[in-house]
Amino acid sequence: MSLPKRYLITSALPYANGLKHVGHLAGAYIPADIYARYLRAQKRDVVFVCGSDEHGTAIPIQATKEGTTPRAIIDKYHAAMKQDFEDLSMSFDIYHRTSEPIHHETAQEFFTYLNDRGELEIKETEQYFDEEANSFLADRYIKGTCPNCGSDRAFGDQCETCGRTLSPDELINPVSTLSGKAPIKKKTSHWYLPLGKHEAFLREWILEQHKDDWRPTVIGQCKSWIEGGLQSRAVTRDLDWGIKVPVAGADGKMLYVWFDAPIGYVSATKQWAIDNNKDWKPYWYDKDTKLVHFIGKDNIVFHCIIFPIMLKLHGNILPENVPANEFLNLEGDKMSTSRNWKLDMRDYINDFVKKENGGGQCVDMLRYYLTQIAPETKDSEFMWKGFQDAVNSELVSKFGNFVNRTWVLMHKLCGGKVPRLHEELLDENDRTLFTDIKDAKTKIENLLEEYKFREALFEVIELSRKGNQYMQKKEPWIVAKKLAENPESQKSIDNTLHICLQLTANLAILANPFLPNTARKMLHLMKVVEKMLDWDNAGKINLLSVGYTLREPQLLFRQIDDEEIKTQIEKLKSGLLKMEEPKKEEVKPEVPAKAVIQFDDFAKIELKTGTILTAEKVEKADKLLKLSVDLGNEVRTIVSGIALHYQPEEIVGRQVTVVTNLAPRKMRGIESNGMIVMAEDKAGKLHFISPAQPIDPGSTVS
RNA sequence: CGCGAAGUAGAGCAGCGGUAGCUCGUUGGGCUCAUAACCCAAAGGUCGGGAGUUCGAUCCUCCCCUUCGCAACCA
Repeated sequence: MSLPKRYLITSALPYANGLKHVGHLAGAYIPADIYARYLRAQKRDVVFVCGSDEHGTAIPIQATKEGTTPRAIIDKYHAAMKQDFEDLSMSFDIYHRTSEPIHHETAQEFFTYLNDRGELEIKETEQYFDEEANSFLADRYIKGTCPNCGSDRAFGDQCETCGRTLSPDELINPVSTLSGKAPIKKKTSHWYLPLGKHEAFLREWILEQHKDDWRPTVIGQCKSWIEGGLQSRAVTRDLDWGIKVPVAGADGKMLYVWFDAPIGYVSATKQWAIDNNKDWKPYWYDKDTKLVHFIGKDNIVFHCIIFPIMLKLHGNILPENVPANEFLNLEGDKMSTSRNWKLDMRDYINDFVKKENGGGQCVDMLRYYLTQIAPETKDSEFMWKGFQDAVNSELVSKFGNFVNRTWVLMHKLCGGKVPRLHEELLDENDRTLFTDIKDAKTKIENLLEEYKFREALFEVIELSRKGNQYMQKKEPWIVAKKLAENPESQKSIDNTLHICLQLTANLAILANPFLPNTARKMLHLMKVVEKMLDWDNAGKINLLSVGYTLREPQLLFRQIDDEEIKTQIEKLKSGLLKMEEPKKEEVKPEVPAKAVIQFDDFAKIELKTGTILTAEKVEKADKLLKLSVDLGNEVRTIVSGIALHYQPEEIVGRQVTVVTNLAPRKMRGIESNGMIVMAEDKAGKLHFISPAQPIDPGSTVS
């Protein structure tokens, strides 16, 4: 197998609308960084690119939310993310951004190239348009009544109440959430990328050529996507934030963000080449380049299907592999920005990294744990206790402790210098360790080439464990006690420590891709230069010269104590609580109040008080409770969607307000005669509207 | 209900047709250079349940149960 001439590594472009959390870090950034560092240590030609993704509708939305401009948003988050990545030792060769002119030009050239060659098709469709806001409406911006269940809170893409997938056309009485007015239909035409034309290519390329070397989850997703039928995909949109469609008369049309974002890898490479006086073209055109995309599982379709089609049409090389990771959960629950259940990179940096002098060891602790639990084959779990255990018992007690005891003994028994190796005295244990070192190198190499970072890191720790075992067998501290009677045994001590020192040098090289700060700290201890970390040096047992004076012992890592873990867990939980409190900025309702009605309209509604007599869960429905309600002169059956908020037994006897003249409606096969009036708080919790004092059932409310 | 994912020792995970494994944790003993490690020993699993295919199933098939996710953001 001949090696590629050069490597191009990409990490998913983070979206510039907020801070990123450790899930992102574990999914797309740390693995890529390990891989890039490993290749660099091998002296391969490698470029590692990333950057902020700064287009798309979510940017203006975030700007509105923060009361500022899109430009301010992307500047703010681009700077923040760039800083966070730096603080966590990500070694991008360039961290670019898609708002740069060079990216706009690159993306437009891409579009023009495809369009000129007839690879895009134009379709005219009718879309909802908000005249007052003067803009076309994305599905999500349209609200209306669901044709399926009758809920008036359905969105243009899906109904929240019954879960059915909708298209905006199906909505009854659609309303724009921008202005609150009814939108009109307006014709618009857009460019589409016909994916279906490339089905044969995809089948051959993914399902045949890569069926064995891509991860099963990646292949699986591609397969279901291909077999589900490849639809044409709109390349452009009616928007005012993005990259202009480079066609005369296409005013107000922008490239769809999914189209321009991956091209960001190309423009980042171009910018890197300019900055470093290199030629970018071979990285994207030469077949001898190995392109690897590191992403999370939500991005598989773009990087395995859509972008490769674009690349192929544009004459570029295709990715060699797309080692997508699954998701990382946090303390038993899915990470979520909106629920504030997450650990932002920034929070870890502030709480751990910045508090330390230099902070390198805390960066490596996080890198260690995230690699050790990387969701390579399925979703995995970030537990603070797990973080503590991993750091304390593996990094500190195995790896750190081995280096430390080596250093302490070397100073005590060998005068702080690298002792001589007496080859004639080498025994079985020594030779086994030499083999172990060489084997570890090979194993780690192979695992890294297969993108199995978790296992590769395990092998590094495993080697330090072997070191501990070796030292235990040789017991130089015991030998030292008998030196007086047997001066010759200094040679045995020398051998042991010499080998332990060489092993430490090897550990530095092997750990370097994973724990770059630790590797450098070890260089400092050994008083050697960066060059020693060249991967070729791994497996060698003559890295440190005899007689060389080494530095005083210094701990590589500190332990994580229980208090820190407790603090973090409490912080996480209190963040969740804070979300449940009402927010000030939400005083202004997102959707304008309903239209003014006359008293007569109100009078049409009959409201009465009622008392809940019985309540039971409706079978096969998560949210529904079947209630019988005493309305004074009658008892009615009412089905109410409150099961997620109240247990049946706790509401029996409650006085509630009931709409009594609502048309009967069947829900899950049970006829509901009326509706319980509920108030919904900011957290989405429903509350009964009850009389302040107990009152006769059936009393009129007005 | 529907769609998707998952259920293997106390925890986190591998394995995936042929005597159940790793890391951490727990218990007892030994050792001491070290932020202690290492060694020895032990406890702990009817591999979610049931049926089927097979000479043989944790692994394949079917049924069931349970858990998680299924507005948006998002690796």
